[in-house]
Amino acid sequence: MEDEVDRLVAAWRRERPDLDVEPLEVLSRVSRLARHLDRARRLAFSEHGLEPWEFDVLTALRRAGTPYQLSPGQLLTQTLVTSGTMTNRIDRLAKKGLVERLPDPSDRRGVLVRLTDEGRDRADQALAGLLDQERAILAELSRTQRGELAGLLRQLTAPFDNIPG
Amino acid sequence: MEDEVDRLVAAWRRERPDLDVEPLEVLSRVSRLARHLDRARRLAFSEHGLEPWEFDVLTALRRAGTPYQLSPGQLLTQTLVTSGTMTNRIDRLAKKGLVERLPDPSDRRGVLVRLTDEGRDRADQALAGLLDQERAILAELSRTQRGELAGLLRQLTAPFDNIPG
DNA sequence: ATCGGCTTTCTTGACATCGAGATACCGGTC
DNA sequence: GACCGGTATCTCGATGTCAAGAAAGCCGAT
Repeated sequence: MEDEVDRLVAAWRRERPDLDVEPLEVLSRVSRLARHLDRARRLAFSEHGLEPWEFDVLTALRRAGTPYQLSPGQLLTQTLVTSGTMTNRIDRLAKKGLVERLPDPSDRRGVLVRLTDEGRDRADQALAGLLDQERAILAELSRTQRGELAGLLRQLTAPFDNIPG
Repeated sequence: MEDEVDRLVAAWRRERPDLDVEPLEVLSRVSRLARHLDRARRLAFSEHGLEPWEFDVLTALRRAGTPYQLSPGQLLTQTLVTSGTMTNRIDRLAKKGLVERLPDPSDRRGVLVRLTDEGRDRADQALAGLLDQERAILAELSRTQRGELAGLLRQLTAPFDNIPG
């Protein structure tokens, strides 16, 4: 089955036969797939009354385990947004009662963001919904193929995640 | 080498051992890698005085071949943005003199967006720079692995690209 | 001919993001 | 015990995106 990137690559080979556009076969697919996933997620979450960005923050806290709290800085590295954005997100989530801000007892510059009970429930519900949707998307591949794909992607993401990026 | 998604999945298995979080091994990596790529591209393009969104539109027109023109609707399907966004992008590119708007001779509702000579040059320069950067990122993988990865990703993107999404 | 449904593009208002700078605080050094 | 580079968070203005709907024109069926 052909996809939009096949057409894109064919077009470049026709227009710029002097260039090696092989990298696009991988990385353009990554970008486009991510964009499709964003849209699909937005739909899935709207059934639970959450925006994708809300999900990202709430689940980061949920994963941290009891007492479900992290510093804004830790949330930054997990969600790949800037500090200004995170401040704004925490404000809005706090206003909705899904998280609360606490002073960090060991560092007076610092803040801890804690999930409320309602925030935790919402995160759990939305996660279950998301996993169902993602399983459906991945049904295109066999279990073995999914493992291979995960491994190959890990090789590309690891440098970004481990070197200060 | 471990990446952030390995840590994320391990955390979920600890916090929610009742859930099957295997889908995240693939799709969270896709989303996170796309985010890293966005940042890297922004840097690469800034050397050519272009924003990523400008690159997306200009190269779509460049790929179309002489006379380098497409309708806004065709640009939508290639760039995965909404129509309001595309109108805005065309406005700004036209103001910078990189594209121009022409009436579609065969459909009076329609418009054709055409690349100017300067727009074409800028697109060509930025593309070369992008490919260099992407080649460096993909050096983590062998030629064979890149082919496998492209093939697996195609299986996931094809349904989105071919069914009305 | 004309009606109604469908496309295509643009308009509008709300909103989330970024980047740079400001502020407060930490920890080690002299 | 005062300094100083580094760190953590927040503030602010500019900007890009989205969703929904408006306006204009196309086309097939009656």
